[in-house]
This record gives sequence, structure tokens and C-alpha cells, in this order.
Amino acid sequence: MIRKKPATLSDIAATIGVAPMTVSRVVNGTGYVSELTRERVMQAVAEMNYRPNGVARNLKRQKTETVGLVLGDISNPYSTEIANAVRESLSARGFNLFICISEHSAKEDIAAFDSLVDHNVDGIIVATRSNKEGDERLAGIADRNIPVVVVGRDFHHDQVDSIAADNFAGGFEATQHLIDLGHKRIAFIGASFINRGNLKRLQGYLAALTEHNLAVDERLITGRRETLSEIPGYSTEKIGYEGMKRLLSLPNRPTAVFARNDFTAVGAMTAIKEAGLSIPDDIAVVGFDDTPLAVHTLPPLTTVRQPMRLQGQLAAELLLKRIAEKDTVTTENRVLECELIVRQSTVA
Amino acid sequence: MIRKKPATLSDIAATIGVAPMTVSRVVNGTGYVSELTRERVMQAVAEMNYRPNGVARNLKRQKTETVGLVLGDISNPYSTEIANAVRESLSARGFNLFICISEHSAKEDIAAFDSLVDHNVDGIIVATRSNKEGDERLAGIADRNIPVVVVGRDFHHDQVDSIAADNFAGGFEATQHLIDLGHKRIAFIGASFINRGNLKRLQGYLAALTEHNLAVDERLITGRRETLSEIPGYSTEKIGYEGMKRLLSLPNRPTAVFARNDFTAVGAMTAIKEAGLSIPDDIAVVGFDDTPLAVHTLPPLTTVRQPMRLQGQLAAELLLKRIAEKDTVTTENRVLECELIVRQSTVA
DNA sequence: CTGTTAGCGCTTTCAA
DNA sequence: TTGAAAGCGCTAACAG
Repeated sequence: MIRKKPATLSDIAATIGVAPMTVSRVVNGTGYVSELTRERVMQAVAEMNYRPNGVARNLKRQKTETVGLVLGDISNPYSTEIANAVRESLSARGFNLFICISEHSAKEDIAAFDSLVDHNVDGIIVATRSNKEGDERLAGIADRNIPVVVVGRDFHHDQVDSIAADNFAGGFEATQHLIDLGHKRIAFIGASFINRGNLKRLQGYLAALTEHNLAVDERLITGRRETLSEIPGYSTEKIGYEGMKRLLSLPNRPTAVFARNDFTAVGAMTAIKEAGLSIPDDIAVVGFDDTPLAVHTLPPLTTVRQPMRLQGQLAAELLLKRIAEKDTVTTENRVLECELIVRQSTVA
Repeated sequence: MIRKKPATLSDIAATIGVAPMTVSRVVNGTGYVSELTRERVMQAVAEMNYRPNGVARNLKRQKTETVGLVLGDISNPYSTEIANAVRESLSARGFNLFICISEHSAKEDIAAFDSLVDHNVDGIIVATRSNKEGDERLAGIADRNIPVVVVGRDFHHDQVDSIAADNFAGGFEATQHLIDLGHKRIAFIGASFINRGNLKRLQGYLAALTEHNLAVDERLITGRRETLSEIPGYSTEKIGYEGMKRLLSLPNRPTAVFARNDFTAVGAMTAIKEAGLSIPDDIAVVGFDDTPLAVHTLPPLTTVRQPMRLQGQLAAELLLKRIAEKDTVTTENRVLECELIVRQSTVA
């Protein structure tokens, strides 16, 4: 069968013998149109299955009521919570959301930015991991006065707002909690050796140890020795499991572990239980994120809750503000507090 | 500060004194342009931070090299795997992907469809749960010859391809496995009472029981009695935990449970272990999906693997085919096999 | 109440 | 090798 092209405004205008403008008015509900004409137009619209061409409309109106969200990956609760919160906030204001995934590839980051810009989204929220090429392109976009907000990452540009949880403080607090419980050999699972400096949770851990005069033992810091080509995604159960195995084989094994996130913590717990050890008596475990999973582990997991929804909401709000007030906007850089949730994986 | 508008083709044409067409040729690398002119254009493009306006370009070209994916929710491995696979396949062919989330709301489904159509995506992949209004709108879109493929759900239209896992057979196989192990009181956790008929996994469970002349005990089928307003999302740990609690309080408790998905199974396992019972000796557990989690539960979870990536890949391929061959396309409805993965939650 | 004109930014087509 | 004209589908702005 031959596909026929969708009907246009002029098509229906022609068939009922009025000007395109009249049809436009009916379709948009703007301006005066006689009841009779309106009805005839409506009927033709229905019959010809007409839908306005948004691209043409956008070209004219110079806005799309659409914003883009770029995510490094979609398979982790952080991304999904952010996405949900952003979508909700935008939807309440009549904006649509297009989500792009970059799989932590600089090339895909750029492709995502470009395609969103090409579609004239009104603004972009970026929650990818920082990388040089991507950041450069993003700066170019911000330079062109397209509203941009970044979430959960650094980005320095005088036209770009940022929102992030205080991962450093969260890591500090988690570690401090373990220290307060009397632990002296505290491991960290899920370090990324590639951008260790950017991993604030690890930095918080290190700072807490230092502040309490505990020596940093590199053997207690496990993670993947990824190469540059395999940029790290979200740390998984597998990483936690394998990391814990390695820690358990140490001559002087840790009495507590702080895992980079809850999934990693769950993997570590599996390894601990498999070894016939008890949590928290033999080894205490702390996670990060307070995912829904955390209440359902055995024992329930002590973890650091970061305000994910709030990050998404704020990102949406700041972006909408930027979109609304095209000039004179002050740049905001918000850092949100985390909260330690103590459960039985550290305190019996 | 005042935001200046992004430079247009004419802007840079004007500044270096050539015709817009010449700039277009340079930017697109089409047609002959003298080396000198090319360089001057390139320089201006760089200096003025010019990027072609995709909307205008789309309007002219009548295609966007972009496809939309509509997801009911983003917080479950099914959605994320599909999305990843789709993205990968599309990216390999130079297409961009815009993902929309509808939160299982018919209104948002429609909003997502419309915004994608408005942006002139070349095609749409739909993986939402079916609902009347949404399906009607979708049919209208397919009627207008916009390529559409649905994944993991039903949709009947002579221009729409569909891909789905054989959830019925998967449910049947899981239940059969438990029956083969000698279980007679087998529970189902995570039923949805609202569209029970659509829940193929449950139907498979029922069919297996019937085929083996085992009575169906309604008390062994737990789930949420949701109202129409709270359309069910992905079944969670909580549902599994609470459902199992209820089953355990039964005078004649089940010796095996088939959970609607792995998360639900994990919740059930927690409840079983809390009750001091052993898995699989006291109660055997089967999940569905074979999420990464399944290997890391204690004991590892027997589950039904459905080919998620494959579903996404096929969806992308079929859509691209439809996009390429605008006419004479035969409609495909693929049902993919599931595979039972036996682990220690059913066989010690 | 309805129509005309013009143009959004780009590219196709034809001409120079 | 470059340019001019026309138009993609729609809508502001102004007439009538």
C-alpha cells in the first residue's frame, strides 16, 4: 500500500474553501471564528485525521515547550528517580520531556546534546558524568544562550546552574558512623581508579579516616581498575561481591565496609554471608542512596540517603526559571544535604 | 545580561558576504564550493558559534533521523534494558533516540505520542501498558502512516509490528518446574486484580496447574487490589514481602511460590527467611526476568529469563525497516521464547 | 469574523 | 563555483 502524506493546514483549508489562517484559528482556539465555519473546519480536521505539524509550528513560534534530559545511563535508581522527578515537575508546567542516554560515551553525550539542540528544545538538563569533549560542547551550547542545568556533577559556566547532593559529607558521615561504633579497619568498595578525585564519597571516607587519625590502607580500597575505554557506569552487585571477596582474603580483614552504593553493598553482603560471617557482628556494612532495596536486605542496610527527587525537582525548576527569564539570571549552585539512615547492618 | 539569539545561516552569509546557499553547502558538505570560500565560511561558523537549526532543516527535509520510545515507567529493568538495546541499535544506524515516560497514565501516554509526532520523529516504539484512550491515539498515528512498533504488549493494527516475550509459556514453565519437583501448593505473588486477564504470567501459572489437575486456590494468589486510579506499575519487593507474609499466615501454607518478577521474589524471600524458614526446603521460590540481582540473592534465584535486549533490538530493526520502506510492508508479530534458569532457590 | 502578507531557517531547483 | 527564487507548514500582524 502507498503511504499518503499527512494532511496540512492548507489541505483542509482548500477542501472547505477557507483561508489557512482560519483553520489555524480553529485548531488553536485563538481569535474569532463563526460557529458555522468552526464546525466545518472541525469536521474536515476529523475526517482528514489532521494534526498540526509541530516542527513548522516550532519554527514559527521559536519555542517547543520541550526540554531534554541527558542521562549517562538509565539502569540505576539515581537516574530513574531524577528522570521521574524532572518529568513530574515539567509536566505540571505543561512541558514535555525527552530523555537521551549517552552510555557514558563522550561521543554519545555530544550526539545527545546536538540532537536536542537540533530539535530546538527550550532547555537541557544534564546528568551525565563529566568528560572533556562533552563538557566543551555543552559550554558551547550554554554560550549560545540555551538554558542548561547540570545535576549530580560539576560544571563551571556562568550561565549554567548546578544541583548536587553533598556526596563528600555523606561519605564522611557514613565513615564517621562506623568509626563511632569502634571500627578501625574500614574498607571502601567500589572505587573508580580512573577519576578517583571526582568520587566525592571516597574523598569523604578518606577525610573521615584522616580526621580521626586512622591510617588509610590502600588494600582496603577496592574497585575496578578500568581502562580509559571502559568508562565506569554505575557500580554493581558484582563489583561489591568481588571486592568483598578480595577483602575477605586479606590477612587482616576489615571489620566494616562502606560501599559506594546500595547495590555494591548488597553484593558485599552476599560475599560476607557466603563466608559464614555475620553482619554486623563480624563485618558491618554501610551503603549509599537508600534505594528501595535497602529495607529488604537481611539485615536491613544502613545507608546514606541522598535527596534524589529533590535534585530532579530543583533542576526542573531552575531550568524553567532560566527559560522564562531569558535575561538577567543569577547562577545557582546548590548542594543538598544527605542523611544517614541507620539500620541493622551496622547496629544489631 | 541580554541573551543574543543564536546565529542563523543568513547571519553568517551576511557577515562574509555570500549567499546563504553557499554557507549551506559548506555546512552540509554538499556541492562545489571554492577552497577559499569554504575556509571563510568555516571560520565564520566557528567564530559565531553557529549550529544549523534542526527544526528548519527538518521542515524542509521532512525527516529527523530521530525515533521516539515511550515507556510506561523507567524504574524497572525491563524498561531500561529495552531502552538500552533500542538506543544501541539505532545509534549504529545513525538515528537518535528520544525517550518519553508516561507513568502509566493514559493522559501522559497521549502527551508523549503527541509531542513525539509534533517533533516529527521518523517513528515511534511503544512499550507502555495498553489503555483505551492511549491506544486510540496510537491507532490514529499509525493511520497517518507514521511508523509504529509496540513492545511487550498487545496492539492490533495492520500497520503496527509487535514484539513480546512469551510470558504465558514462561509462567507455564516456571510453574511446571515446581510441579515437577513435587510441589502441590504453589502460590502466585504479584497478581494485578485490575487486568488479571492481561497478566500472561499468571495465566501460564493457572494453565500449568490445570493441566496437572492441581486445584487453583484463590487464597494462594496474592496481589494488590488496586483501584482504577492507581494503575499498577512494576511489582516491587514490598509487594512480594507483604504477599508472602499473608501466605505464611495461611493455615495451610504453600510449599512453593512463583513471583511475578525477581524483585517480588526477593521480597518474598526476605519474608520467608524472617520467618525462620528455609529456601528451598520449606518453600521454593521462582522469579521472572533474570535480573542481575538473581545471582546475588541467598540462595541464588531460579527465574525465567526473557530476552529483553533482543526485544529492543528487534523493535528497533522493525521500526527502521518501516521507516526505510514507507510502502508495502508486511506486518510482523513476533513472540520470543523465555528460558527457565534453575538455581538454588528451588533445587538445593 | 475572515483573509492577505510575510517570514521563521533551511534546502531544493534552476539559472548564471 | 555561486546565487536567486521558491517553499516546507505554520502563525503573527495587520487589513478588511
